[in-house]
Amino acid sequence: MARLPVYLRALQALQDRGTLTISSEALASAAGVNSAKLRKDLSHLGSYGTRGVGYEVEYLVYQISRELGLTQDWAVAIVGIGNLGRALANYGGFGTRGFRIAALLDADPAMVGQNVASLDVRHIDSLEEVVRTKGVSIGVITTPAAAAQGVATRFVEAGVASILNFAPVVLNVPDGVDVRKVDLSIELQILAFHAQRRADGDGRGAERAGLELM
Amino acid sequence: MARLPVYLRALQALQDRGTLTISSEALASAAGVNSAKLRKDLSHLGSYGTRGVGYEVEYLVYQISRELGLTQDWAVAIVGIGNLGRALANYGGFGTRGFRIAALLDADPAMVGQNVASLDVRHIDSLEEVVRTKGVSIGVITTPAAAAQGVATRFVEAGVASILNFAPVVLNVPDGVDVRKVDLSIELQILAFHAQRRADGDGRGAERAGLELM
DNA sequence: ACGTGCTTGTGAAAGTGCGCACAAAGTGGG
DNA sequence: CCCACTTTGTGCGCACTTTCACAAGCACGT
Repeated sequence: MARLPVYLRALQALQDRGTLTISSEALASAAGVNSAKLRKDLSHLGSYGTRGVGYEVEYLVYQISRELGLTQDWAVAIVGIGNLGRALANYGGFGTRGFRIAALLDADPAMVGQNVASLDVRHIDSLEEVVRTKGVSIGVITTPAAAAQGVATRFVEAGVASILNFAPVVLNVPDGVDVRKVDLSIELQILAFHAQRRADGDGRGAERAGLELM
Repeated sequence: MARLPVYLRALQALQDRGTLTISSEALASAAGVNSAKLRKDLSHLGSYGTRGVGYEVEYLVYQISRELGLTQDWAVAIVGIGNLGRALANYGGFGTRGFRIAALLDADPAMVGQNVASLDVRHIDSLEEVVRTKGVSIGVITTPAAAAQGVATRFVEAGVASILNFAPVVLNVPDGVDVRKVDLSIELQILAFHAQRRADGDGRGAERAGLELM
């Protein structure tokens, strides 16, 4: 399920606060979901809560981490060391959660050899070698749109079956390869869409309010 | 619909290539969706295709832009000028799509006054004033998790009803306020989850293959 | 030992989204 | 003018998700 990471984060926050046990109701509210949904999700992964009490926070953290595969560590390669690539490389939140930035790659010769986040940027041509020697299993693409498909194909051919794509294009990959897309412009556009609907709705709302008075 | 921005991008790429008209089948494949779904989405916004021909690219671009509210421009404020905030401020892709970065805010006095992406970073205390004077209607939060809720509340009280949150917390906001969340760790965790299932599945797949032979 | 009060786990209902498949509609050739 | 071909718009069934509601189970006080 795509909701497990959200639960995990809420649980870790609770753990930091010293909470030992939590009810589905409270956890659901912290994670922003319905409590029945949360219980079904947890029961689905064979979890054990205690009726009348709730779930033991520590045990649940461990179970979810295991289910998500966070007990092993994953080597990540970032291709495209522009603003966003650099920001990701410097973001500390990954290391503590089982993800290790193993390599930074870029096509620009001027960028190659620079030291970013304690790693030397290497040239894109060594992608295959880096994937092999560092055991990379997750690829992150932060290149311009035009370069993204080529990088994705090389990742796939090198054996990387999990790709996180920040470039604004739809990647074409074979079955069995998992691509997730994060597109900042699209997020803003969706917000704008709802904002406009809200604005339109206000107008219509006033009319409706008027009608309701009759 | 959350898919309109994807269609729009595919259409703009087609427009750049000089394509005048396109069938639902071709556009659907470019956007990575089913053609019936695409037609239903487009018909839902009252769009006009021509049977036997397809859709006129330019007209469709205009219609979708209008529906998304991209014909007006939206002032965006970014709070939290760390790695990610800086990367977003410097990302050029927004301006061309109706979004204008109107202000950068940070709580760190050492950061205030610095020039980032041709804007002076201002102190978070002037949030309300900035929202008012610059007409900010979309807020972007790239602060640490602990600060995010406070910033969100101030945005809402200042009248900003659209928030894009990069901090790894669930924001609590009143009804009517629209929050979208982008969480990079969660994306990686979901990839890891599928990668692990793939790995487990390979093992089980072999066993199943064995059973199927009996 | 027993009843009371919570909380989990889950069956069943309601809701949502997706995609097939086909009728309606337009184009172009003869 | 008519016919064959292409492509849109959409009714319908299917599968999946979400939510409600409640029985089963556990802890704790008496």
